[in-house]
Formats: sequence, C-alpha cells, structure tokens
Amino acid sequence: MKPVTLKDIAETLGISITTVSKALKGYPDVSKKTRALVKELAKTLNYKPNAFAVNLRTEESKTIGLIIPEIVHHFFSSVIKGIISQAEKKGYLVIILQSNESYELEKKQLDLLLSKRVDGILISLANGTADFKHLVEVIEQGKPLVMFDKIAKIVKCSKVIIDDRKAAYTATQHLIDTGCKRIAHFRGPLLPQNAIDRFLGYKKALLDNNMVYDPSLVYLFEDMTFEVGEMFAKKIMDEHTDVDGIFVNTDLVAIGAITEFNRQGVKIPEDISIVGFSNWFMSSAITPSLTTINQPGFEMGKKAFKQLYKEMKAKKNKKEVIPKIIELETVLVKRNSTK
Amino acid sequence: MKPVTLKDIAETLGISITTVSKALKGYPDVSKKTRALVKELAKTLNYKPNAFAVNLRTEESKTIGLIIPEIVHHFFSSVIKGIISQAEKKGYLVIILQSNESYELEKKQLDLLLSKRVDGILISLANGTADFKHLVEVIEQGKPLVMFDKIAKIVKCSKVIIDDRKAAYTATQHLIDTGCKRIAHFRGPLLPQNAIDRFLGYKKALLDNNMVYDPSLVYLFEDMTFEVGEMFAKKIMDEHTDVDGIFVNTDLVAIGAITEFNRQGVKIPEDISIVGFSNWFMSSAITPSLTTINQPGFEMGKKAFKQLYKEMKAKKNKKEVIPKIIELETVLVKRNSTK
DNA sequence: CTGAAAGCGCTTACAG
DNA sequence: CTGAAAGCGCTTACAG
Repeated sequence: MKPVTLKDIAETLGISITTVSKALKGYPDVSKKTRALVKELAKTLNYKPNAFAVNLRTEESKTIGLIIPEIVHHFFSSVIKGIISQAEKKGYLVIILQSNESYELEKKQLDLLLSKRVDGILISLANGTADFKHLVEVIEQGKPLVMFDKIAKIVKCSKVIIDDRKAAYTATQHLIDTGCKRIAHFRGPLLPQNAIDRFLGYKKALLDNNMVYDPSLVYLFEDMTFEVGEMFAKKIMDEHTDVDGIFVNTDLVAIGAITEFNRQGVKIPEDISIVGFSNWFMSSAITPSLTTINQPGFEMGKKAFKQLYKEMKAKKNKKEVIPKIIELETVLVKRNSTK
Repeated sequence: MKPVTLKDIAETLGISITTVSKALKGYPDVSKKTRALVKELAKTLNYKPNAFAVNLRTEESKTIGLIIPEIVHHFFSSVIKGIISQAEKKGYLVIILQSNESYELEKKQLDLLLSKRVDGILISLANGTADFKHLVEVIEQGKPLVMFDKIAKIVKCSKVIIDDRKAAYTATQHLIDTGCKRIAHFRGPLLPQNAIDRFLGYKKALLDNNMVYDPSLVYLFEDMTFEVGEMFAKKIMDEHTDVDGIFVNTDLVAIGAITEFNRQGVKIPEDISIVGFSNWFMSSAITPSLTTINQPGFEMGKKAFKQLYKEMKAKKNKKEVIPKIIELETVLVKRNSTK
C-alpha cells in the first residue's frame, strides 16, 4: 500500500540507503553485483523515487509553467501542443494557466507558478498587459523566462516571434499587387504588440505604394470572434462602399466577414479582396477559401520550449544567458479570396 | 538572492522555527503580538513557503494531472478551460499531457503523472485504448481518478459523460421527423465508447421507427477532419444517391460534408438533411447553419474537476468514495441543415 | 504561549 | 566498494 522507498530496498538487501541510491543512479562506485541486485529488487517492487523528496534535494521539479491568454483558440492550442511535445522529450511536465487576457490574472498566475517553484516559465501576454514589472521581477529573480507571440519588446528576455510587421506588409502588398485601390484593416485590440506591428506593416505598405493612409479605414475591436467579422463587414458596406480590399488581423474574423459578404451578395474577390492572418485550418475550407499568412503555432511552441530548456540548463551550470530573439518565417498562402 | 526560509525569519526575530510556522498558518496557540510580528516580517521579506518541502511533509502537491487525446480540438480545449478554471478556485494546478489517441502513450503519461505524485488524475481515453489495466492499477493504488467524455464502462471510477446513445437517438429521430427516409451515419472510429453509443442510438432510432438498418450506410473513419467530411459526402453521392439524411459523429466532419455538397449543388436540407454533433461555434457560422447536438465541454471540465476534488478530499479524510456517474444534459440545436 | 525534536525521502561530500 | 551523517525546508506531536 505505502510506496516503496530506498529504505525498504536497503533493509531487504541488508545494505545502506546510500548504496541503494547510488546503484539506482548508475554511479560507477558500486559493485556490479550490488547494482544488479538493487536494480532487480527495485523493479520487482515497482520502486519509484519520491518526486517530492527529489525536488527538495535538487531544488528542481522538472516542471515548467505556461501562461496563455486563452486556451480555446486554434493558434494557442497548437502552441501548447508544440510546447508539450518538446517538453516531454526532455522529461519536463507543463502546468498550464490562463490569463483570460487580463493583466491582474496574469500577475496572479505568474505568482502562483513562482510559489510552486517551477523551473522555468513560458508566457504569451494578455491584451490587457501594459505594465511589465511582474515580468522583470521574474527575470531579476533569475528564473528562466521566455515570451512568445504576444511579447513586450522592452523586457530583456528571450522571445519567439514572427515578424508581424513584415507579414502584414506582405499581406497588404499582395492586395495592392492584385489591384486593390482602397484597403481597410480590421486591426483588433489596441495594446498587444502583434496588433500594433500588423497595423504598422499595413500602413507602411500603403505609404510605400503612394497610397493614402486613411485612419477611418482601420477598425478596432476587443474580441476576435466570427461575429465581429460579420459586424465589420456590414459596417464596411455602410460606411465605405469604395473599399475593395481588407487585411484582417485574424482568420476567424476574416471568415466572419466572408460569410457576411456572401450573404449580402458581395463578390469575393471581384468586389472585395480579403487577406487573413494565421492560416487556421478553416481558412482553406470556407468558400471562397481565404488567402492568409501562415503563422506556425506548433513550431513556435517547440522553439519556445527549446530556448527555455537551454536557459534552464545554463542556469543549472551557473552560466550566463544572453537573451535571444528567435524569429520564425511566415508565408503568404494565396487562395481564392484575392485575385 | 536565495529564497527566504522560516529559519531566516526565526533568526531575525529571535524565536523558534516552530513558532514562525504556526504564526504564519494562523494557529491559535501563538500570541497576537508574535503572530503580527512574524506576518509583517514575512511580508516585507516576501516569504514564500518552499513548495517542495511542503509537498514532502504533507504528501500532497495540490497538483492534478490531465490526460487528453488531443489538445487541438475545440471540444477538448473547452474541457481543459473548464478544468483549469475550477482547479484554480480550489488552489490546484493542472499538468496537461496528450495521448495522441495512442494507448502506449496514454500508459506512459499515466505512469509519468503517478511518478510525479499528482494528487489526482483526470482522463479522457485514447481511441486506441481497449485494455484498461493501467487505469485499474491507478485506482487500486488509491489515487483518485475521474474519467470524462471518452470512458471505459467497466472501470470502477467516477465518470462525467453525456448520454451519447440518447443524444444520437434524438438526432436521428429529428431526421426521421422531418421526413428523411434513408439515413446514413458517419460513425468515426471503431473503439471509443462514445462512437459506439452514438452508433447504437442511431440504429435504435431507425428500428423504433420501423426503418431498415443498412450497414452499408455506416461510414467508419479514423481521423475526424474536415477533409474526411468532404470525402464521405462524395462517397454518398456515388454510392447511395437515395440517401436523404445523414447523422454525423462530429460537427467538423459534418461541415466538411456540407461544403462538398454545396460545391456539388446538392441542396441542404431539400436534397439531404444533416445533423452534426458537439455544437462547435462554426456550426452556426456555416451556410446553411448546422443542426447539431450541443455537447457542453466547459461544463464537463468543471464537473470533472469538482468530482475529483471531492475524491481527493475524501481520501485525505480517509473516507470511502463511491464512484459516481455524472451525466450532463445535451440539447438538439435546430438550425438550417434540417427541414 | 513557546520551542526542541523527529521525520518526510532523497542526495552527496566525506571517511574508511 | 560501502556506509554514516548532514541537510534540503517544512510540519506537527509533545513537553514545558
């Protein structure tokens, strides 16, 4: 009933706990005979080291924390999958917490992870986060921290990102190249760095092509939902009948817009071209299929863990870590929502 | 730099570690003055108990494990969200692992969680799992275990489920009630209990209505994807032009089928009616919108954790636990893919 | 009201 | 090659 301990094995074999421990860990200063004996007994008794004791001794839990704004999102769940798959390979477990896009919750979750003494932390910031003291504190404490996707530029730590500005530029340029003259942007929320960068890329593409940047064509919204896409599609039809192209922050919203345009008989791409962002699997399924930017979530998760792992290892060996910015490639996936 | 310990506080205040510990935990046998002093110092020093030591002493980690077949699935990510939200309220953290629908991996993950000594385990079975010894062992060890959604009927533990058979019956009956005479079923994989039960509900509805059950109208497939839906829609048009209704195992597959039928000019619901399963948010977005069975994922996650919590508490108090089957309500959501 | 002491199960520096 | 001992940081039964 009670779990088997080193002591149990030692007593049964009439040797010391020290020797049992060493034998199990394959230390060379144990005789072959003893080692075999110990290992055999451990196996038959189904011995499993008490993780709590090991943690206490080694000050390491082989567990990392992950804070994510929202789990129920195709992109983020792909990232999670990437993180878990990689963590598993290295023998790490992942504790997942959600910030619900709230700064207060994010702070609280970070504190929780710290008090649990996870070995490292992976985080994608909440939309509501504009102050970064809580993150700086983690770093000052020497706890490895890697940010991904939604990051804070001024915080000195490793980051795994895409070049949102460039990707948005490419998307907008594609609209221009295919003949769009008046291009709107469904921007999303105000604060997060990726929304800012996508907006900047959009704007720069316009200016580089000697097109007018018109702020009234930029639509802000908090929630990235299908319904928001429908709503703004309606708004465009009401307010700006001359718009012939839209660059949308997220596929889900773009698909909402497409659905509404379809419903109203607006032809895509003849009347309006649309480019999304993220390459959600539904974007190839919708009619017309959606031209979009591929954002490699699974890959991002893998890279983020790998970097964190390096930093945890470096810390263990008391080596200095130089923060690294890892940028993943994005690709424009051309489909039928653009000419 | 080094974390503050009870000893640090005790030494600074010139009192014993015992008293500091008691004061911080609000034990009544400490003078008000001492308690106030200790608490204040702890706060200014930002004392956080060493979770590893607490775990070792209390044999409790306030952490649970969750094994899920696939994270990147709207339904499962909703469940995860429900679990995490509830766990947070009770001060528990959640370690998430994926079985990738593989029995071997599921066993391995379970073992990992056990060796980490989580306080309890939540699991939804892999499609590949047909042997349940690994689960029985967990229970025999006295570790609280609750299964949800994809369960094994013969394993004696608490379960949170829906009545898949009844829901499938309702879905099929709705097709019959709206005039369908020849109803196919996209069944999904062979093994999981929920696929079996949905199939049985479909069959029973046919028989209760004196309709012929034709095995050639039941389509098996391993992966529940959009593409599978497209493919089987084509198959139906080739093989069974008389089919006028389909009950599909999952919304995603149903939406794939709708897309293909739309493409081929097959009218929904005039030529073929379709009912899905799960009420994925895209099912109200597609044209025509999809009639489906609402499967409460978030709710299921919450209930599963609540039950696990009860059992962990009972175990702590050395009370017996009687396994409980919690069945959540499902509702048929009528939309435009049926008459 | 306070504290000395045992103990949770492990790891590892050290002695022999 | 083997083992006694210290110690990780906490909790708690017990004595005073």
